[in-house]
Amino acid sequence: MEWEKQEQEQQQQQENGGALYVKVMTDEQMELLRRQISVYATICEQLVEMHKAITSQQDLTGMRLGNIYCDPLMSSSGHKITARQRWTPTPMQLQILEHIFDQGTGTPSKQKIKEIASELTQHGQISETNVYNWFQNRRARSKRKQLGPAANNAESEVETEVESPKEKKAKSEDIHSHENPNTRAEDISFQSPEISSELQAFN
Amino acid sequence: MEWEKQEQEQQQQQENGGALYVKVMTDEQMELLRRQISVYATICEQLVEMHKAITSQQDLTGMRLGNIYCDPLMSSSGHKITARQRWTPTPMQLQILEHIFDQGTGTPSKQKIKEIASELTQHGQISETNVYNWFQNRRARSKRKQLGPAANNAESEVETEVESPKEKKAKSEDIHSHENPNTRAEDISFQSPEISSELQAFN
DNA sequence: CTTTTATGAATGAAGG
DNA sequence: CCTTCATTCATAAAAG
Repeated sequence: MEWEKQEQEQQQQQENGGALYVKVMTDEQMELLRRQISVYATICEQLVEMHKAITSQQDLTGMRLGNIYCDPLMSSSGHKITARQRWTPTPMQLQILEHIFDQGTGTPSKQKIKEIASELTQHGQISETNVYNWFQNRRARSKRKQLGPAANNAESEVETEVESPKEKKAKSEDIHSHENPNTRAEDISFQSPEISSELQAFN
Repeated sequence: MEWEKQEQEQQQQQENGGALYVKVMTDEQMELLRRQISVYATICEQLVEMHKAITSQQDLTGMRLGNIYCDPLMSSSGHKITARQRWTPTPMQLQILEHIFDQGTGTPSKQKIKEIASELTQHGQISETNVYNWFQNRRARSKRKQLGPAANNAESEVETEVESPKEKKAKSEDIHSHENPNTRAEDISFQSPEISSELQAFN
């Protein structure tokens, strides 16, 4: 993750009564974000430690810790059992898929799919077809994205140029031109192999 | 965890008018960030669940671990840090689009789109994708509108989504779904005081 | 300001 | 593989 590699792609949007609709972060927001993530990281680490501590004191034989769906609340009214008819990858599955996709192995062979699918089952409901479709779509879309990056929106209404210091974002109209053709998003992954492996162990 | 340690030295020097010290992120980076956070949330969730599972089988000897629970609000993707941008057609554009749509030419072919887009550019910011999406949505919705009023009863449990927005549910053995209660908060913070307090105990 | 609605965009799945 | 459709998500705009 290198924020330093800025892309001046952002179009400057006007401020709307105080709400800024750009991907511009102030130091404060940045700090907040960093702290938030830091909190997550800390929690994860501590939970892992905790887990270690606990398991080292007892024997886990027989314990079955499968996928637990965390949806504590929100299930108040019983009715409306509208089951979803469409698969939605869990963040975990997404990450793994994304990772595999980035391996450049552009050929999701039949056999490979089977493997991937079975592995992902540990992180939630999934079928081979889902995996297959995912790769198909993923490729098709990443491809189209390259060809038709296009200048996206920014719509103006009757706006009274509210001057805000943040409003000055330079829209370098120069030669920076297009986006890096191959912005192969570096996959997101745990920076801590420890946690990563811990999680594996759980499942 | 390395990521969050990242120094924020990348102060963005803005050329226009004055130097602005903000962080600018591309959509790509933004999305990455969201996913990263989402992954953390998932990990926390699972770890917490694990902890529950473990402690429920043993008597909390020594370790005093209360019932930590993961706030569902944190468990989904799409954490909003900065609003996402969105194109909004100008009245003029809308009128033209609407007109074209009415021509009955329900086929907004690739080439056609290009033409339309370039023409509409004269009336405001717009991209081919915008045009494409507009037609897609327009058709889909005009279609749904017809079927909506007609089929009024029986088991078509579809469109009655007037229930509490947070109310969602999925059958246990069904497709795993990930709901996403909307968080209006601009800052992401741990919504569960329980976790933070628990963490205190560890330190 | 908060809630609701309308609609632009994202994406899983189906067809060719 | 590519295109198209259906459904869902998120947010700008509108309503309260």
